[in-house]
Amino acid sequence: MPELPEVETVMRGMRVHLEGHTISRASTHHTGLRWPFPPGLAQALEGQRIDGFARRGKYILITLSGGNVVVLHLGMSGRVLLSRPTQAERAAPAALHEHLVIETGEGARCGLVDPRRFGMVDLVPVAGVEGHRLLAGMGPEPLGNRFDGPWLAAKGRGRRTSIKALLLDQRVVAGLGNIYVSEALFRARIHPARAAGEISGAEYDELATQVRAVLGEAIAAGGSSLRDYVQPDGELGYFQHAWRVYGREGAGCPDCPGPPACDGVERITQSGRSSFFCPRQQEA
DNA sequence: AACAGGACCTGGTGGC
DNA sequence: TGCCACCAGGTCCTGT
Repeated sequence: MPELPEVETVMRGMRVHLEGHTISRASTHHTGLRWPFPPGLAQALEGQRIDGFARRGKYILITLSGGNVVVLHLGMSGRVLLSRPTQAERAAPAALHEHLVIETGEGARCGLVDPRRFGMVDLVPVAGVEGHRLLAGMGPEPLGNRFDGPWLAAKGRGRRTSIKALLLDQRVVAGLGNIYVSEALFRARIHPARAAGEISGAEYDELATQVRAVLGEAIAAGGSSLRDYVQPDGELGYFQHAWRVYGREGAGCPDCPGPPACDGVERITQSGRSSFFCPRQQEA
């Protein structure tokens, strides 16, 4: 599911719903996700006040009063369900694939649903978060000051890998995934299969601009809903309606006049993953 | 070192 | 209707 805009939307929803609350009950309903849950996770959460929320790339960071931070990744299929259950609802069992549930003394409930279990949950001391093995090598935030065309150009210099693969590399820039890479490359008019080392400085400048633009628009729209992704409050994100190429193989390119000048959006597979592009706007 | 591919999981969809 | 192959928002790890 979730790339940066969806993770940001989920994190904001959790903040509104849970910030300042104290966890009264926590339970796990599986041994773990991608990796086993930290030993004693539920007990470690109980009694903690939830002091703050942040996002780093596709990770959600939840600061607890006792000095620990919950590190949460939603993988491919992770969802967060937020509610204020009645007494009767509290007695209900966890939903299918709801692997972690917390309740607060203030009456809120938060369930982590992840059918495919590609996500992860860790609990680390706040001092160790930056050095966390999964976070330490992560590149700059695409909406932050450290990310720009020259940064991308430096990362792409001499590389023969595709620009698509470069943008998916979380060490280069944090938070992009398969959808927004296709969208950003379309907007910047760069073919996804071009070698990263062959992209010009001007093109990298435009690419960085378009990465920021598409992510900003998607966050404003509450992310993209597809399959079962919804915002934590149950609302649908609606950026999927703004996709110009992703998932639109065979459809008309939004910036082309149509046949015979352009046959529309094409799909190719790059290292096992689909890329969508317009062959007329994005030359190989 | 850089790169491609497999691996980890479940569920939905479309074809036969 | 049933079965099966294929596809899916991620990313770590291994082998070349």
